[in-house]
Amino acid sequence: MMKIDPLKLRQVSVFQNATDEDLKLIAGHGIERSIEEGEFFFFQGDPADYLYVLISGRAKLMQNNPAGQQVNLRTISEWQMFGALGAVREGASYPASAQALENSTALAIRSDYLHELMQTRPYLSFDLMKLMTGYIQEMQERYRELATEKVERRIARSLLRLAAQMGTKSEGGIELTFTRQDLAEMSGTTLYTVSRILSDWERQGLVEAGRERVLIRNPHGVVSIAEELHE
Amino acid sequence: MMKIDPLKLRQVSVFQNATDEDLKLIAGHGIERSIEEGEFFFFQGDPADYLYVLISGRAKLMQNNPAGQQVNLRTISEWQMFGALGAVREGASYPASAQALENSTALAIRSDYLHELMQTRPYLSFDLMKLMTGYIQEMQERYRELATEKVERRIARSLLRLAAQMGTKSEGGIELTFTRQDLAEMSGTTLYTVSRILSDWERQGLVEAGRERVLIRNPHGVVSIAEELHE
DNA sequence: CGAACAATTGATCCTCATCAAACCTTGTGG
DNA sequence: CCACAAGGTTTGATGAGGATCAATTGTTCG
Repeated sequence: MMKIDPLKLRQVSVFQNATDEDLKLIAGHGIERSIEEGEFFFFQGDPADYLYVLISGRAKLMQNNPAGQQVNLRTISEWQMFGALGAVREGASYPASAQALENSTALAIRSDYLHELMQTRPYLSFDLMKLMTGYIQEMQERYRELATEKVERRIARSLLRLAAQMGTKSEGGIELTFTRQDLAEMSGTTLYTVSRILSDWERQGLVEAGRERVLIRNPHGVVSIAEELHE
Repeated sequence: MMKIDPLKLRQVSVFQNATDEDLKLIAGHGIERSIEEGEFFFFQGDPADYLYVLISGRAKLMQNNPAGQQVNLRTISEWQMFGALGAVREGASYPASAQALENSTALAIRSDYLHELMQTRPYLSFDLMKLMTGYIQEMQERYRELATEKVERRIARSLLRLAAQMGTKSEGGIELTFTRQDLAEMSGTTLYTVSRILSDWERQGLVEAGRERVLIRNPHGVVSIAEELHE
């Protein structure tokens, strides 16, 4: 196990204002955990004793209902923090599960340790709060979308959110990697509907679809589906 | 305009750990705003210069999409804080609108003033964070519900949430006050569907419905609709 | 009493979920 | 290197769950 460079933690939005010493402290107290594709960092309902910073790989946060159906809350890419709720509410349990989408490594930090740090470092609470307000806003928006918009538009939005978060620009467009099922869980629909709509878009030349892969050929066109009042 | 008793602010969850002096400071810097039923404290998109504490009345936080359809994010009752986002992100605008459901009074506090207070009073950031994690969890749950559960169950949940938040116990059950439209916006459906389902429940003796009013006769029965795997 | 607003109920339609079957792609092991 | 297995994807057929529209019936209040 190779220790990560503490200063790299500055890329984590919550740590952007931390001193070098703090970063070293945090890195020093962290434990690296590597897991394979498909495995879980934690499950919904587990006691939230650790929070994580993804160092390499990709993961998703998801929630499932009693019947087992699931929804994707967000996708986690490198240097993003997840599972931070425990640092604020002691004794809480994770409200969602975190599953690796590829072989991944994360730095696990004890929730109570960060909790303790926050007592004397106001900037930490503050930056964590900024992150949280962002999540609240995003969830509120997605909630509204789900309640009021039709599927096609929701899929377009999910696609754009993904593109902004983890798309890689190649010639020809923006490249994304995920299954129809993933996209369905992000948009609150089924993989069948996603497949049909992507096929549609492909016929219109908006995207190019493949196995676990979508190339957005015409981002502007997708945006217009996502935003337009559209008749 | 009568000034409120500063010590009453202790009922606000974010202020629960504040000193008496702090409460006086906060109350002293606040402005009381009274508005009538149907009016707005603020609109989605306005600059978030103030945060509010509802002193009397009832209000709702709602968001609307470009086409004008709206969803209810939450209902606000006395001594709850709302519009607090601006204290964290400077220059932000409200992501939702706040409308009074009855004639209401709120204490308006400048966002940057609370922002300043938080710099030197860690407990404030901390308690605000607790509030936020609560919202995040609630929104995540509601999002999942909307994505995976059927209408009837969602309506049952909304009803129970309302009951917990603002129901008044009377003999015969729990009394609630709102329109079908309100409940529809809370559950992500239409007033027609809410009406039909309430009628159903009334036939089964679960509730008693009236104009802008529902009496939950058999809370347990409603819970079983909300929770049960139900065939 | 009448106007305004809330609620009910029926009829109809449309969007999507669901089910089923076949197809494609990728990786594995003989 | 081919064959096969496993998992992802596509597409069609069908149907259910609600949205929408329209008309009527309460209810409240000035």
